[in-house]
Amino acid sequence: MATMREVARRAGVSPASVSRHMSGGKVGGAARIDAAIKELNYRPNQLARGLRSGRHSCVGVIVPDITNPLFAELVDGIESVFAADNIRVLLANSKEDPVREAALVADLASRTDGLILIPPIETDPVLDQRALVGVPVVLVDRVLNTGANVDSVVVDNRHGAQLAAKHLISLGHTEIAVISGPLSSFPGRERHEAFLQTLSDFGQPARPEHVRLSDFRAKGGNKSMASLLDEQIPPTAVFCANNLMTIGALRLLKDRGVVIPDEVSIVGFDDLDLSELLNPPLTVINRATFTLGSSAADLLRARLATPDREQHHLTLPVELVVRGSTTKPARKPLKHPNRNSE
Amino acid sequence: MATMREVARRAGVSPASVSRHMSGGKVGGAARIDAAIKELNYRPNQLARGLRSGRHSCVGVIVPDITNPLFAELVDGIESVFAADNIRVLLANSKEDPVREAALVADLASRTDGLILIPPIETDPVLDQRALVGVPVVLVDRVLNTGANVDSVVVDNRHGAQLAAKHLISLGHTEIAVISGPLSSFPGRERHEAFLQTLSDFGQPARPEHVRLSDFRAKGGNKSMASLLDEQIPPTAVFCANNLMTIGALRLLKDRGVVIPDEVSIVGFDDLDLSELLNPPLTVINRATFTLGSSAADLLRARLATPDREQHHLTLPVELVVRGSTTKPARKPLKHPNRNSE
DNA sequence: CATAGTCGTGAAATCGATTTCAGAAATCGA
DNA sequence: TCGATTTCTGAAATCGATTTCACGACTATG
Repeated sequence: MATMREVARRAGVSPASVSRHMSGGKVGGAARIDAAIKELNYRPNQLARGLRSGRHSCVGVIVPDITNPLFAELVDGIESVFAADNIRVLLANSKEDPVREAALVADLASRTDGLILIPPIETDPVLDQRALVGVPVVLVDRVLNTGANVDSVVVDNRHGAQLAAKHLISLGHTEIAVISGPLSSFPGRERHEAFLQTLSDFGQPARPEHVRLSDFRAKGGNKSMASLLDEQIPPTAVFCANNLMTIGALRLLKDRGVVIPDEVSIVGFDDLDLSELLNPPLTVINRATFTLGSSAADLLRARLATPDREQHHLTLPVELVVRGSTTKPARKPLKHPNRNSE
Repeated sequence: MATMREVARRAGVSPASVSRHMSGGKVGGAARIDAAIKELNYRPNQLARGLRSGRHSCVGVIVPDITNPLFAELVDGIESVFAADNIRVLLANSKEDPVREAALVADLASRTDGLILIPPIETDPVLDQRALVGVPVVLVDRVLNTGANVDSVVVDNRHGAQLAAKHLISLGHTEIAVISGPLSSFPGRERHEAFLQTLSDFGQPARPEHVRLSDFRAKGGNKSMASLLDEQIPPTAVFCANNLMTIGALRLLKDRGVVIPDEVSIVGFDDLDLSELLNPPLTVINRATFTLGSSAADLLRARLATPDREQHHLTLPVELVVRGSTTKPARKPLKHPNRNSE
């Protein structure tokens, strides 16, 4: 690869002039420099440029699993924002492993100008010293109050869970179950608490045997749904707290030949890729995932421009999208001895 | 951020010793150096390291659209391979625009040690001088004979199309349609030609009005399927040459209330994310997408190790996955005047 | 016409880690 | 014990672009 020195020699100027010309300054032999650049097919070495200027022109993005369409769209949103600035995205995959994630954070911190992190489901609190890494960090789906230069973007998990609960109640369901994610995760906890709280608020606290704490994975959703169906009083409606568990649950229902929504209504959190092609199409709590990514990118961009700006924590709205997987319960509500509502 | 110089001073040795220690050499004050590194939270500056060593420890990956699950899985395969070497992936999105892709190639070429490219659908042949970029390139889904250091990985498109055609013929279909991608793209051309060829080989050349040249996008698949249904003799089976067009076609069929496979059988090329949850589950030509990515990564890795090795061109197998979207035709085959087969 | 101010220029310092080089110290064999 | 080899060490050169600095040339103004 040609270096700037060679370009300079060929154009009969100093390397400094070439540098100046390339960054928009006025220079005498501009035409000759351009010619030399073209002839030598010169491309500035980004390593050298970055070393001197102290900027990598790269941001790191760590996702738990890029094959999850949710994270793919998120990355798309992030990439779109930075593409405009000619800042590239370094993508890494934590594979849901907090230890691996910590190693990646350390590594990317010395290769990038800032990080956007989607923490794995099981986040090790000991590792939560991301503030120490020395580069700006934006967290998605998780807030962290410590650390001066850690911003965050989350969605309104509580409101989403509330919408789901209200929707099922308003349809007349009384046997409502929930498949929650791990309470150690921020979205898991928020959705779980808000859903149960809303049921209680409407005088229909969930039966303990209708509450499943699972793992935000398809297999977990599958098992949880199986065990719910096997309950003495199976639920007439189920809220699945994330997309993967919804998929798992749907698989089980299909395998067992359970008809949705006639036998059981389903509300998912986060839309599925082909949601509308499913039979029936799925009722979900939806969020603007692309916007979630672009918002995170905007926060990071702003902090790169103003490193000592104050911490920002964004909460994006969610909405209920009613499709075909929810309807009125077929069974009549049972009067159950240990239910004292109504 | 602490520099190596500071670590050296604190440990009472020279920077050279710190460098040697960190790359596994034997050094006197090893313990003191380790202590200093920990105390200062020292992380080597990758820009400086790369500048000196001439290696970026980064590879660039350009995909047309990361939200396409196919490409997400591909990226996953690539990332997995390089993660083992502590080489990171710089991800960029061409958004199906050849001009944008060319700009990205030029940019990434000076930030990475090598590129893996998934060319956009409409590839501008003028831009096909990727060999000039000066870094090793691996092409996915496309071969390029020029250029010394350009390897490639493709899947057996012709065999896949052949499998699809044979499957439909063996079910007894005689009115078989195809929705192909643009012939300017490599997979579009291969699948199109092989599908039609196979129909001919079995004495059932496709009616001209049953052949659609579309764009590999959902909208195109949608329109093509609409116009096929509107034909005087609608097909009893349709082969959709990629995942997005299949989605578009399925949407249309759902909108029009056409029952699959009773009224029309569908074979897709490339599996959909929730294929098995659809009703009916989709019959597809499937490929090992993760392997496609990891193979591309392996090729690049090998070339990075041996820059002047000979060009390699891999072709990966595909398989027919029969699910519920194909069955025998309901209608009897029409004897049609301009059909001379049988 | 003289002086202040602007502008363009190239030499050289700089960013931070690696690596070469030459010298010092330690180890070895005879 | 001495010379020869190996091992360790730090000073300095290096990677390639940017930026500071000082200087000369030019323009503008009174």
